[in-house]
Amino acid sequence: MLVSTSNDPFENKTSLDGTCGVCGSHNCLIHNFYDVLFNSKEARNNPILKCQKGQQFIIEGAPVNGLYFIKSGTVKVIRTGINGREQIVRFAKACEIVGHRGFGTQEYYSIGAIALQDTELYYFAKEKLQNYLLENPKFAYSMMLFYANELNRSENKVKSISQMTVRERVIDSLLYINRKFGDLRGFLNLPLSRREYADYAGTTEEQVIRVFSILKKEGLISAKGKKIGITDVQLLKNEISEHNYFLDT
DNA sequence: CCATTAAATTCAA
DNA sequence: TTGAATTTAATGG
Repeated sequence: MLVSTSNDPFENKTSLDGTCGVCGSHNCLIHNFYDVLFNSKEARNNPILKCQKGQQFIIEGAPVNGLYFIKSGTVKVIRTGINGREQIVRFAKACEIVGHRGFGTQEYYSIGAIALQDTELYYFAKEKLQNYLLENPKFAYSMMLFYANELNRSENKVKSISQMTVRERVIDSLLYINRKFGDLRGFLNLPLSRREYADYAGTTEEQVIRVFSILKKEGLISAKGKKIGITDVQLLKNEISEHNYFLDT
C-alpha cells in the first residue's frame, strides 16, 4: 500500500442543492463534517493512503487503531466463514466508512477490506476521532445514525440469507448493486465476478452462473462478461417484494 | 464438487 | 492495436 504525502488538495465540493459533490448524498459524513474532520493542522497533513486494485488494507484479526473514510474507489468488506470461504458483508464506495465496527471497545478487526479498484483512503486514528465525537454532538449524532443504519442493514441481511431462496438472494444482490452503484449505459456500474456475487449472496459461483442464465433467458437481465444489465428493475423487485425489499443504502 | 469448452480480459510487443 | 497467454464464465456430469 502506498502512502502519498498529500500534495492532493483536500477539496470540499458542494453541489447547488447542498449535497456532497462527490457522492451526491445529503447525509455524507465527509461533506457535512468536513470542518470537524479536517480543521486541525495534523488532520490536513494526514497522508492519503492509496491502495491498488485487489489490495487488502484491513486484515481480519489485526489490532484496531482507527478507521477509514473512502476518498475514491470501491471496496469490499469481507468476513471469513467457517469453511474458509469469504462472505462479503457489504460493498462501500466514496465517502463511506470502513472499519468502524472495531471502533468502540473492540481490539481487533472482525472484518477484512479489499479494494476492488484503485482506491484512496483517509485514515483517522481512534483517539482523534474520539475527540471529535466528544466535542461535536452533531457529528456524534450523525455517526450514531450511521451505526444504526448499518445495524439495520446487517439484520436484514441475516434474514435474507437464512430465509430467501438462492434465486431471490441473487436478485437481491443485483438490486443492491444497482441501488448503490447505479448503472452506466445499461450495465451495473460496478464490475463484479460471479464469485463475488456468490460471496455476497451466500451461495456458490455455479449457482450464481445458473441463476444468471435463467434470468437472461427470462429477459430480466443481460450479461456481457462482468457487465450485468438489469432490464426491468421493477420486475426483479416484484420477485422479492414478499420478503420486504426496503433497504436504501 | 470437478472437468471441459467458450468467452472475456490482460499484457506485452 | 493485435493476438497469445491467462483468467473467468457457462454447462454438464
